[in-house]
Amino acid sequence: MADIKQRQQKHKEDLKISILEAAKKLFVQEGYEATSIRKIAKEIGFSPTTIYLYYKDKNDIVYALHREGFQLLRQQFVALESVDDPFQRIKALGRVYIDFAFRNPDYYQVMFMMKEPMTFLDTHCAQEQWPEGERAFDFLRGTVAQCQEQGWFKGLDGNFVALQTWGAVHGLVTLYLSEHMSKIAENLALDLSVRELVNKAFEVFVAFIEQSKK
Amino acid sequence: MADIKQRQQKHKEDLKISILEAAKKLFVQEGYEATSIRKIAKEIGFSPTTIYLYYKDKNDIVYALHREGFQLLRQQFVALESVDDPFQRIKALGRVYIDFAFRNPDYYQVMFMMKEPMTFLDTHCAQEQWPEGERAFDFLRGTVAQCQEQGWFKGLDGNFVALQTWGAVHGLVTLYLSEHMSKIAENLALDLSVRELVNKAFEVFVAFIEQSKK
DNA sequence: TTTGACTACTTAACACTGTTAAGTAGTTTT
DNA sequence: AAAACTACTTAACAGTGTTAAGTAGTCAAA
Repeated sequence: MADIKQRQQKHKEDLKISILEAAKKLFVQEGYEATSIRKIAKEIGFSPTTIYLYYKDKNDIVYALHREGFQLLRQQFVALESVDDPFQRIKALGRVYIDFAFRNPDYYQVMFMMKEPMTFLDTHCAQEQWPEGERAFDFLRGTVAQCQEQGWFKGLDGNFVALQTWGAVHGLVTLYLSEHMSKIAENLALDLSVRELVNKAFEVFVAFIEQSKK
Repeated sequence: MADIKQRQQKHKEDLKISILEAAKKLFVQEGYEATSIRKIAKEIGFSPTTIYLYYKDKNDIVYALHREGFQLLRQQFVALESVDDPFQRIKALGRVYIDFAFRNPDYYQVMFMMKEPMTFLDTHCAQEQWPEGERAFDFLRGTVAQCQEQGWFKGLDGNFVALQTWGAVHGLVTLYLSEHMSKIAENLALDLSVRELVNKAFEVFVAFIEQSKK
């Protein structure tokens, strides 16, 4: 009796997951704009309205993908925990972050470029939190703090160093994702790919922070 | 004869302008997502299809607003030409840029966060150019070059310094506009407004570049 | 065993969206 | 007067997110 109910519960969970997987597939294949509730429904062989039995609305699905993206990003970050030198780690963190954005542009869009998942958080989740983002940002903040213990970022507030660091890589990445970087690439006429352009700009940032010890 | 034709031409131009003004109004009042062709048409008292006699499609209108935004930004920039010291100018440039984004979030979105006007440029304009953006970027590049003549940014490629500088402010601004900054503000619990947060982070960037002379 | 409730899902519809094809007055040219 | 052109409209297509109402099938109590 309880078994059957549990199995049903499991089936229900299964469908919730397969909705998300269909959404993810369409999302990565055809981008966010082209992914509609009706297409997701067709993908899993159910009617569009069934989606609403498992997710409150489209933003709910987007937020679920947002969380999945952060799980993926965190997987990239764990490898960095083995980097002992915090200054090496902060540089690697930037490289990994940029790499993540280039490899997963769709996830990046949902995670860092869309308002919707953030406002969904505001209206439907308790006490106005953003656990995924805070965790990632705390990792950056912690690394900055460790750098400061070793004499880097002298005379600067670690919180704002972290914020500026995030902003620096985020800025480069979003300029690329919004197609602005390619136009600048043409203008510069340096015969470099956009990826190389981002790398070079990031190297400038690294050069900046490397001077913060002396 | 030619007069009448000219007047008609003028009326036609007038309507094209008033379409854009209606679009701008709705856009600033209710945001990009909420601005539809039908609403623009209602605003000017014409049928929706009339819009298509003056603009190719919605992206055409968005690109027109994109250009208007750059005109507005350039107006902010001209005041900076009186700043003689290039290093003071580059710092002021950052402040003005951030200020522009906070005062005109909707224009900023069209100018720097949307793919559509860029791809419109690609498909409908000749020789893949982006005159507005290039002009603004060249102003930044020129200022960086002048800084280098005075010994700043030693050992760095001016093109990538400019790109990194742009990325740094753009990153902070977009984190704010996508509602991510406010979540971080809560996390930091510093009792600062998002605007102050962005300023503090920008000050860190300024501190970084100030060390590039020695 | 039959009734009633509950579950999981669907159909139909609402109010939108961008966009196009076809049609219609009114003016101008031939 | 007839043909052509201009400026605009109506109607429609194909799509969007979302909701209200309805329908089979399963289960529990009468």
